Amino acid sequence: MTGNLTRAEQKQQTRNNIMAAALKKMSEDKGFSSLGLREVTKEAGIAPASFYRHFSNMEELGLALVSEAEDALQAILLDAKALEEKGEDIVASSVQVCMQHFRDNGPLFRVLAREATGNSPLIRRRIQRCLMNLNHQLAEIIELEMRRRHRKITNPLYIAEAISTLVFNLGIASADLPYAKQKEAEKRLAHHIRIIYWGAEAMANSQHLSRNIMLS
Amino acid sequence: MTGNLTRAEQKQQTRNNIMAAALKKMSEDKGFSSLGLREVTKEAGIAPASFYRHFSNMEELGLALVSEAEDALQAILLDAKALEEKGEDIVASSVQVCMQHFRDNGPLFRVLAREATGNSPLIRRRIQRCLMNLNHQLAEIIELEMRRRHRKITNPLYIAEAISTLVFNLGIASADLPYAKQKEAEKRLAHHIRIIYWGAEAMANSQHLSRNIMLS
DNA sequence: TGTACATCAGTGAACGCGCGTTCACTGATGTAC
DNA sequence: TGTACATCAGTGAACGCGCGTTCACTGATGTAC
Repeated sequence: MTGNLTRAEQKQQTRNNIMAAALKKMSEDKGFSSLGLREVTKEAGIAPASFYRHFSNMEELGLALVSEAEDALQAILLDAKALEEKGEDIVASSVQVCMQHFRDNGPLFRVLAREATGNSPLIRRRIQRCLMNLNHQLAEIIELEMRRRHRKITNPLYIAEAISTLVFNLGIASADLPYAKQKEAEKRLAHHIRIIYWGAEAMANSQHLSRNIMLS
Repeated sequence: MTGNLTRAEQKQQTRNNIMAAALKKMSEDKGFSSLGLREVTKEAGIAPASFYRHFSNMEELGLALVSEAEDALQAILLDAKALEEKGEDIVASSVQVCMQHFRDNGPLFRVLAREATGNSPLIRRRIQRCLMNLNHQLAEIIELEMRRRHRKITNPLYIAEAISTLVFNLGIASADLPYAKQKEAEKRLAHHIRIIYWGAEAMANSQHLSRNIMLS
């Protein structure tokens, strides 16, 4: 072994370099599908042929990037859950935390957003599954929160879908805008979410009401 | 001139063929950025060199496609406006009309959705501008509708943004799913929109209320 | 109407280029004894 | 610890291929008289 790293560790590092290089290139000239193998290996500082020691083709690299993005999404959800347990204006702080994650992992989330409608069916399906899974987790959090506050809302999964779609699309789109625009987008997002909560509650109450009328 | 067409008309037809070929290819293997000039001309049944009689490069073709998609979006808005004037469960029928348009022009709208986060900054900005413009128009429709029903809502532009983001992303994503899934997506979309309306109204009333309390 | 000329959409061959992939190799790292 | 051998991440040269673009051309369409 070397003074510092075992062979396995060195290999892992090169793999990380490749993924980082892909993300960097994508931040520059946008779009995984128009990213070349030679382009990535050049950025990573290795020979084109070396790529095959880590991935058998570009699509596999894409899947690895999506996988990393999934972990980052889970991290956001954990942060949001922690906030939920602490109480205290959950909407505004959740949006803030979320945008912070988008900023920190800008390139990664942009991959996710772009490839959700991208070239590879394999990658597309993987992302869709991941987002659906996220919706279910979010729905659970929302339901718990509502119970804690003794409030009723309609179908939490629908609410989760609406919220995550808005946060995901508007949030990521604004993640590379200047700071002032980002703050403005944060404000709009929080507003959207509040409206959805209000609406879900109002609708639940009205259903409750009309059911009572029908029963009486 | 020929028996049928003038030279200008023939040229226009070839141009249409090129655009149709690009759309067809994109429906097959997805993604404008990974679409080649030779691929398009082959599909259109012309020589590669002929492409340059119509567009100076692929990006210009992309802009032409976006332009066509913008017209299609305007057509949706006109239909929705007509519904608004007729009254009668506007949400469900608007969503239905919208999904019908998405289905009819599937490939076109997929270009719009994909290139909104795509490779060419020129195309991206063009789409963003178009969607923002659409939001303003939608906000105006919403405001008129609310006045007509003597209801108050908060910032109509925010409402429009939330609605159009949801319809655009969820709608287009489901446009190439099997029929049953599409109908299910329609139902969910209508639900989302109704919740947003309820929420916007509830919030407006609460603001009105708290303002009154403050004044008294 | 007929003739001579202009226009220009579409062509086919050729170009240089960078792509993804293969292969036999090198040499540091790791292992067995 | 030292020696002989195995592993395998990374290399550099070569390959065939399809790309975008250029160019001089063709011949039907359009125009002037």
